[in-house]
Amino acid sequence: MKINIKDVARKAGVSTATVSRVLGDFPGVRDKTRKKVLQAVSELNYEINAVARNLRQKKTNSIGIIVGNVLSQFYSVIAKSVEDTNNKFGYNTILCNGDENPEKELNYLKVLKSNRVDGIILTPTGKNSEYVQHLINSRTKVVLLDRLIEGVDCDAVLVDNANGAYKAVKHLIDQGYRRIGIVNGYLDRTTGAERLKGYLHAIEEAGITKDDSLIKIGDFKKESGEELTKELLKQPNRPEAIFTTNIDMSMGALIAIKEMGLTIPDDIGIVCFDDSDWALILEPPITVIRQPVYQLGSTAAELIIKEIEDEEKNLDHKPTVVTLSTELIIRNSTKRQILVN
Amino acid sequence: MKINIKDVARKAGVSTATVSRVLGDFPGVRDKTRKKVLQAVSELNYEINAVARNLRQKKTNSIGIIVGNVLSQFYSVIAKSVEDTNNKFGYNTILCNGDENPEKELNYLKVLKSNRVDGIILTPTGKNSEYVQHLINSRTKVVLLDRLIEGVDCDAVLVDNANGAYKAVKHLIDQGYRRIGIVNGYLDRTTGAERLKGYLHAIEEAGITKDDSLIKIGDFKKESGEELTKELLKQPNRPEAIFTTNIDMSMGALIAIKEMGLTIPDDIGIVCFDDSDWALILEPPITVIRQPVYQLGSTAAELIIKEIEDEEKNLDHKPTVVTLSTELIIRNSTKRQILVN
DNA sequence: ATATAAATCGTAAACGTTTACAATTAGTTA
DNA sequence: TAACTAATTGTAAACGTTTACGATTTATAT
Repeated sequence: MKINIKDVARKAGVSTATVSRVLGDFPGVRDKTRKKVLQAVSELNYEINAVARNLRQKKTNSIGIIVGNVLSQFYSVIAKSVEDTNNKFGYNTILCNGDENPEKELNYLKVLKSNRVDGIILTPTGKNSEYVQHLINSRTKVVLLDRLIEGVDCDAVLVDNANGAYKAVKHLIDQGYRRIGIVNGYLDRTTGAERLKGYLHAIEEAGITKDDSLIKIGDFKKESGEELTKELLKQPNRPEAIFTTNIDMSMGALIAIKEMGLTIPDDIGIVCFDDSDWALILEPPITVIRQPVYQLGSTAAELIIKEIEDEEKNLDHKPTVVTLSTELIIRNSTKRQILVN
Repeated sequence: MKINIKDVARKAGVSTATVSRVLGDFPGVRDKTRKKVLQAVSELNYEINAVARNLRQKKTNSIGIIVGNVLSQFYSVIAKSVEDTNNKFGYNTILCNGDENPEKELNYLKVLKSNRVDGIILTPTGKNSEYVQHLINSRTKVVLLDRLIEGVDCDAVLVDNANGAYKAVKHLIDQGYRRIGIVNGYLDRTTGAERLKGYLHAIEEAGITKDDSLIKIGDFKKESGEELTKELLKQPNRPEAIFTTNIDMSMGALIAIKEMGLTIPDDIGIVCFDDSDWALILEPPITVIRQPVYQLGSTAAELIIKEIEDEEKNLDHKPTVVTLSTELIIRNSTKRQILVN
């Protein structure tokens, strides 16, 4: 029924080895025989079985990526850029949705390992450090994306989170806002921790005393952004401005502000981590810290492909950490009309 | 170096067949030996090689999905729901970004086939009907998502595009708008064609004469939405309202409207195909046709898994087409203040 | 034409599982 | 205990490639 390399070999009057050589573009086969083989391939409509090839070659030409939440715009850009880059270098992409859930993440790590992907790009929850270490020990290529894992030494692509957050909050302060709230995500992700650090740095530097009631910690998702913003804004001495630390929480915050009937930037100023199209068409447009999201993904992909190909060439590869910088984009959501002295 | 089933068998003092039986949860192995095997597995940190298993079993437990544009919110929800559903039934997901590009699509179809995925979910460009037919003939399971391919008879999950578009435009007419523009995507995708059909149906029914200068055709992407909307709104006798036919073009249109300094809904009414979070927080909020996007993906995944498992049970499967319905959600972007008589 | 080197090709083992079938062991009955 | 059945286990082939190695053919030099 299904035709394989033997059928092709028979039809072309050569051995399977020769067919394989033609298919794999190996040298050392005469032009005439190459033509015969290709002829047979096309006549039989032969399509190579990549599974068998993968088994024999101990290489799958595919790269797995586990993202935090595929619904988030941030991660869909990541997915796109990783996929673009992999594609460019001839690798397939297996996308997994870790859902910010350590168990799902662990499961996917095992599945990817079992499927012998050539490398794994991971935005870690941080809870599976043992297994990630095990992966690295067993020579699976790993690149961490967006976050680090404590105690695990491997390639990573990050963003200067602390500095980005600092710039955001500093900007608010420069605009005259004093009581500034933060709507943040998990502190056990380095992103959450670093962004909080940047926030604290900025307010301390300005001589503003830290107020714990202005610091809200959620899970980086929209619903939690909405809820925490409401908590923040319903308290008696509510903040004059807020800093939201990722795109999904930002959306939640904006929903909350709208529902409560507050106006930006006079009732409440806002600056968001992550830029987006809608930040631009809102009235007023939203001031943001823009991350180089696409570049984050493409760099991760390039890094892992480098790791893979270094290994093939028996070069040794020392873990490199790339940190990309962020950009403050000032729009009107932080442009207070009535300045406080 | 790398341990395999033989190592486990040796350690446990049984044959590889027995180990395989334990790993695959097959019946007919005594509890005592099962324990011995599991013990060896855990002591050796053995992880099965799925590639070898896939080769032998002629089954990969993975499903490929090729989407039109992974950057679009629409497709990222699709990706999420397909992945959720596959996961629930024990299948892996291989996500490919066809990019609305027939060549990339064809390439991915071949890669997926070569990798012997158990099934393929495809949002087709429509240009590769021959190869899709070839896939079906060679017993690859295929489910079309969002769009059909002419002349190809297979499972599909769709939305009532014509009716949705009709409802959108009818609503505009009911609100008193008469000159209504449409910013549409490819007409050779059934989505584009059907949405145009719904538009035409509504205006004809209302006795409005069709005006070709109000009908703009692009590529379903943001940039083209922006450009076409500008064309539409810059012409002398510009439309009073527009209907944009997918989420990305809608975003483009809103950018254009904002840039031109027009106000919604008085200068220009707008209704968009696809709902989103930002449609709700804009001022005014945007009237939309909501598609059951998550359900679209999950239904497709269920369908393909059914196909796969029907085949395993030697049941024969006749192609089914599921059509889901849309919902008109009225907000203020179509609420004209000054009614026309 | 012969000897030698280089290019091309074929044979068969290997990749790590699963599974048909045979062999063994355990359990049951007379 | 013997004979038979059922349950459990083992042996070896198979899945479809690639690749080390050896065999053959071709090209080159003498």
